[in-house]
Amino acid sequence: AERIRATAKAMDYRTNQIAKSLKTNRTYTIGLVLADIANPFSAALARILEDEADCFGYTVIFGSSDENPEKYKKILDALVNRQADGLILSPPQHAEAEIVSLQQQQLPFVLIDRYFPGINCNYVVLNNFKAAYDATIHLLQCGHTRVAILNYASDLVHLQERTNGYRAAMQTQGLHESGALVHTLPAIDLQEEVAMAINQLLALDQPATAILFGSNVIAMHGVKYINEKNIRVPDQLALACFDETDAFDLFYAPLTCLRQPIKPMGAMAVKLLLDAIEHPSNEPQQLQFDASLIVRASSGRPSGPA
Amino acid sequence: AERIRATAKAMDYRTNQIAKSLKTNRTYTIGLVLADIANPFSAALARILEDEADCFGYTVIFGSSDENPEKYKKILDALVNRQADGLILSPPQHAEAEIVSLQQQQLPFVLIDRYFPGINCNYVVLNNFKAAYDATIHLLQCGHTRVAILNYASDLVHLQERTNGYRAAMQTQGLHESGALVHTLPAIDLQEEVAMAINQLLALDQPATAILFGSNVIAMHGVKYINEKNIRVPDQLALACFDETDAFDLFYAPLTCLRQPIKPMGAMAVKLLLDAIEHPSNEPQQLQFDASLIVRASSGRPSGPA
DNA sequence: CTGAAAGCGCTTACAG
DNA sequence: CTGAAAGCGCTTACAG
Repeated sequence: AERIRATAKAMDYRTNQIAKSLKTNRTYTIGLVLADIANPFSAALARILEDEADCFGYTVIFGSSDENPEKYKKILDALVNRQADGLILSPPQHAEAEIVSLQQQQLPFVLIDRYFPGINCNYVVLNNFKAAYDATIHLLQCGHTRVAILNYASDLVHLQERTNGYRAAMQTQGLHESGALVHTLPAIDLQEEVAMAINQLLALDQPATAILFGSNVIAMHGVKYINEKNIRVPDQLALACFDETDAFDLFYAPLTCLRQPIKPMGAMAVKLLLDAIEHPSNEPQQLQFDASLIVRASSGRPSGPA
Repeated sequence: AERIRATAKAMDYRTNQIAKSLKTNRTYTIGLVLADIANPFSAALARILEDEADCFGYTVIFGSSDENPEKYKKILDALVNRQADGLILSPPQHAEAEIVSLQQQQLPFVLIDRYFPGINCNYVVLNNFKAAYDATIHLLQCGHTRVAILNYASDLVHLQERTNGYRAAMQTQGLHESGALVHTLPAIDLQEEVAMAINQLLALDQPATAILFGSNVIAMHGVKYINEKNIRVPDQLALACFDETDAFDLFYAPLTCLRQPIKPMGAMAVKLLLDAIEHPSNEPQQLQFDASLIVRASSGRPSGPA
C-alpha cells in the first residue's frame, strides 16, 4: 500500500477532478456572468473575484452577456450544465424570470452590481442613490446650480437610482428642473448620443455648467468629445462620474469620481456565495456598499456668473 | 420511449455534463492563463477568446499569473485538474519547464502574445521587432534623432524584440547610442522607475525628444507623469507606444500607438487549439501578426533645433 | 487499518 | 430500432 502511494507520486499521478466531481457533486467552480469582461470595471471585478475564489480553492468560468437577455440565458445554461457550484451574476434588464428559475432549481447564486427589488435573493450592490446624491451635492457646493446628469435609459433599478439620487440632491437646493438637465440615453449609438446630449446642454438658454456621468463608459465618450471640442474643464463645464479608471488620469483635469469599493464587494459576493453553497437553507442576504467621492480637478468652481 | 422523451422535456431535464465528460473525456472547456485579467489588453483578449470559443461550444476558465512563475504553475495545475480540453497561455518568464511538461503530458495548448524560441509549440504572437522598428522609423521621420525607448527588463523574448527593433531602426540613421536612450525597467515599482527614466532622458546634455513606450502600462505611467510635470507633447517630447487603449484618447495629444490585431490573433489561437485537440499529432504552428502603426498627435514634429 | 464493492450519470457497443 | 449492460475514475460506506 505504501509502495503504491510512492509509485503513484513518481508516475506524476493526478486525480481526475471530473470523476471526483461526479461522485461528490462538487466542481469547485464558480460561474461568473458579466456584461462585458473587456469593460475595465468588469475586468477589475473579475480579477478580484478570481483571487477571492482562489482563496477557497475555486476556479472561475465566465461569460459576457452584452446586456442581451438571450445571450445571458445561453451563458447561464452553459455554466449550469458545466455544474458550476454557484454563480455570481451581473444580470441584464428583463432577467427576472431567469433569476426566479435559478431559485426554483435551488442553484446558489449572488447578484453583483445589479438587483431586482421584487426578488428576495443574495446581492451585493452599491448604494447608487447615495453615491449620485453625494456627487451632485459636491457639484452644487462647488457653486454650480445647473448640474446635469447623463445616464442610461434602462429598466435596471441600480441605474435609475443614480438619477433619483441626483434629483434628490437638486431638490435640496430647490432646483426642480424641467428635465432639460436630465438625459437618459438608449445606448444604441452611445458615442453619438453623448455628443448630442452635451451639445444640447451647452446650447440651453441657461447652459449646464456641470455634468455627472452615470458610468465610466458614458464618461469616456463624454470626455473624448469634450477634448475634441476644446471645452474647458472645469471652467466652462465641470465634471464628475461614476467608477474610477486609470484612463481618467490622462485627462488634463483629472476626473472627480465615485470609487466603488469593488475589493470588499467582490470578497463579500464570494463569501455569500460559499455560504449559500454550504447552507442552502440560509436566508438570502442583501448588502449595500457606499462609494467614495474622490474629488479632483474636474469639479472645480465655475468661472462665469452664477 | 416517446413518452419518456416528452416527460423529460417537461421536467426540465438537463444532462449532467460532468458525467458526460467522464465518459467522453471532453469537457468543452478551455483554460486561459494571462498575466492579469484586469489589464485592459488582457481583458480585451479574454473577451475575444471567449467569443471565439463560444462559437465552437467551448467555455473559458481563467486565471491571472501576475507574472509569477509559482502562481502560474498553480493555476495551470488547477485548470489541468479540471480537465480543460486545452489551454491558451500567456506565460511568464522562466516558464519553459512548465511548457515542456505540458508537451510531455500531451496536453493541447497554444501560447499567445509570448513564446520561447527554443520550444517548438503552437504560438500566436505579434511581430514585435517590426512593430518597434516601424514606430521608431516613424519618430525618426518626424525629424527626431534622439529617440528613446522605455521597456521592461525581462527575459521574455517578445519584449526584447521590441528593444531590438528600436535599435535596428536607430542604426538605419547611423545612430548608435551609448545606451543613455535605452531604459529597461525592472518593474518593481514601475511608476517610480518610469518617472526617473523620463527625468534622466530630459536631463541629458542632448535631451531625448521622443519616447517609444514598450507597453500600455509603461505608457500609462509615462503619460501620467508627463501630465503632472506639464511636459508639452509633442513639442517638448513626442510619444509613441505599444498597444491601444481608450485611455490614450483622453490625453490632450492622443497617442500614436501600435495596434495589435487581437481579434484575428485570438481567433487564430482558438483555431490552432481546436486543431491540436482534434489532431494531436499535427505539427505545431507558429504565427506572427503585424501591428498597425496608428499615427496621432503625440508623435508630431519636434519644435527645437534638430 | 486495509481492501473490495457499489454507485455518481452518462455513453457506447452489443444483444435482442 | 430498442433496451440492458458495462465502464469512465473517482468516493464512500462497509466488511474483513
